Amino acid sequence: MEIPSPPSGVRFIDDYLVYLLARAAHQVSSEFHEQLRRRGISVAVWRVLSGLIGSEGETVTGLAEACLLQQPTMTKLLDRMTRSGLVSRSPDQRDRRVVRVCLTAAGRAMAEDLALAAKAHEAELLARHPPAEAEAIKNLLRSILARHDRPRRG
Amino acid sequence: MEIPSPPSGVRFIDDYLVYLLARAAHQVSSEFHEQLRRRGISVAVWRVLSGLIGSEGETVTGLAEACLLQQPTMTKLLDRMTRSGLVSRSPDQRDRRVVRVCLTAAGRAMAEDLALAAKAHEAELLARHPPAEAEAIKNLLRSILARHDRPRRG
DNA sequence: ACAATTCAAATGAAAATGCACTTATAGCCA
DNA sequence: TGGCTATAAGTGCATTTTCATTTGAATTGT
Repeated sequence: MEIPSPPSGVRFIDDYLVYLLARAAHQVSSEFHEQLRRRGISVAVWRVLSGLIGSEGETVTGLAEACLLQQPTMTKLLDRMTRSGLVSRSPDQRDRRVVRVCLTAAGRAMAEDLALAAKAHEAELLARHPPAEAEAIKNLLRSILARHDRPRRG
Repeated sequence: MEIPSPPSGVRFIDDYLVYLLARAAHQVSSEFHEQLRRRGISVAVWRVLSGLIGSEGETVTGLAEACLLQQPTMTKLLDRMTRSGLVSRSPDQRDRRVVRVCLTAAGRAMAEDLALAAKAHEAELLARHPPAEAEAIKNLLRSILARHDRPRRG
């Protein structure tokens, strides 16, 4: 049976910027996240892997920030990823409070493999837009990020 | 002590559309989510409340989709929100598989109160951009949403 | 009318997350 | 130097989410 939508015109959320952004992010990533799910890799693990590509060693807090997770969540995620051999932790030379997180060889292999798939997916996404718009999208997002980059730990 | 960033130029993630969108969504919503946290309201609860504004009754699956949650997550969230008196469930007249979810009076009061705060926050956000860009943002997001609206349950 | 299929919602056990707090180290400055 | 504050990471428990499955109802095809 057809389930009718409510009679009202526009829902609150359909004209609400924060929601439009969240929805766009969710929708745009859903196809790639589906690929991850098929491979048995969680979004959080993929974010850590991708955040470590090309890095000599990130801090736990820095990774948490980059991956949009809280620090204790990251600590526990890194515990699991260490157990499964994707990353390694080592003490920072200069500051003994700091832990440096790196990809292992296996982690790098997985990260680079997934990054290829991610870039291929991105190309597909952008191909669905007229070239001028595709160009504009990333620039606009970078503008948003720059303008709303709020002071650390508000 | 200053923690130096890695020597490399641009991180993979900083030129990856899906990440830019996720980060923008996260960053833009963080201030409002902070307001929610102060009031002891979770993001998920706010999403359900805002999704029900002006509605005669949404389905559980429809709400889950609108709130970017999975259906079992929504069922349990609605259990809690029902217990705390924010929403009510009632059987659909035409299709007995379907449950219609509505705001209670208390839920509507909270939803409308928060929606005011959300719109005020949105106005602040948009004020940080030049008017032409502010105008462009929502349109671009709607364009993205329209182009990547994928077939239900792929 | 009836089996087979599809669909909506709920359930249960396992895993992940959030929050407040602890521990250890570093920076500051009198 | 000694003590105060700030910062990085880890911990424990309660809460929430996920995944796979179940239940009940509607639709489809014969």
